[in-house]
Amino acid sequence: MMFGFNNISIDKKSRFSFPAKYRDAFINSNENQIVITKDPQYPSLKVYLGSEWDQISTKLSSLQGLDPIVRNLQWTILGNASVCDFEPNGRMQVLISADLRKYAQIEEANRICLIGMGNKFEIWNQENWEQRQTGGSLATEILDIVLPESIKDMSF
Amino acid sequence: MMFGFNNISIDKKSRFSFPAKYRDAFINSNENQIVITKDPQYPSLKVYLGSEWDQISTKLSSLQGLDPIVRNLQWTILGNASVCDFEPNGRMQVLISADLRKYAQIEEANRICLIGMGNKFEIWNQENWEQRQTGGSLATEILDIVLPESIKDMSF
DNA sequence: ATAAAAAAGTGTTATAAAGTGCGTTAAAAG
DNA sequence: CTTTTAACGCACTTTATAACACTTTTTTAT
Repeated sequence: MMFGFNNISIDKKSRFSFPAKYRDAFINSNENQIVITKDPQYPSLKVYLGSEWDQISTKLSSLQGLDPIVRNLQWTILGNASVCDFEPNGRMQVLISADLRKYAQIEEANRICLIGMGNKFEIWNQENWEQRQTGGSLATEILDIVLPESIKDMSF
Repeated sequence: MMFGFNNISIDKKSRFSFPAKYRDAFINSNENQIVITKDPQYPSLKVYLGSEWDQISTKLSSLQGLDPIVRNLQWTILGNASVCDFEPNGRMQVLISADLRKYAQIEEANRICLIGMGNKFEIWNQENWEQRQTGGSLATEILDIVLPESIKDMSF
């Protein structure tokens, strides 16, 4: 399990490295792939371990796509996923694609916030993160809507 | 169970040591990890034993993150957790990260208050602690909100 | 369509900063 | 007075990041 806040750099080619403190967790969970995709609620990104992603994506893609909320989630989460292979023993370095950078508003930035949430990470533009944490509101509060039963028991 | 008030020092590298009186308790509970994270209500820190943390974090991360209140708690508690391994037989020394120090307003301080609350500890800036105890009010009263059912039965 | 140029992506190295370990001194407790 | 505990200081190790060189892909111009 991987927790905690990290303010880390992105290099000129839009790569970041996972902090070394997570290395053991990656090695133990035997992962050699991670998946980055859009967060459906806020201008930020979600980072899943390969195995976690397999579960979530399998579940999500099996849901009834005629429900507009479900379909939106499918578009957002599945349709923007970027699969990167990385070596837990190496530099644990990952590239963030241009689309995802744009979505999370980290195009120009040379620093991002990488937040360990246990089984996944979030990536935020620093200003957005700080505003969120100090209670200020960002533009997008997409999902203050009634969730369909099918996804009530899922956590992304 | 670990109780009581301690005023202890932080060294230049931001480390503190647990008072020796807690050594037996740590040894008996067989812990080799502790977790420090933000308190969601006040500018202070919570310190959990590894086993305690496993329970709390597992429960909290399983909750529906599309609920904004839940997600806020997940951010605060999971997203700021710093996992430290320590040896109950050794110096029982732990590093407090820069972010957490800032949050608890103990950046400059070379002393902190470590308060044993049974199964967890709290860490406070001394002035804040004294004000709290003498009934004065601090700036941040974050959580006077209606809690979702899912977290009503949790205690952090 | 092809070649040249630009952009994007990959990998390596060097260096400053952050973190760790441990011995010594100072203070407190028995 | 002896023993234990807390605090300090220093040396060593690890980590993060910027700089650089090189490869691949995409774009542009002829």
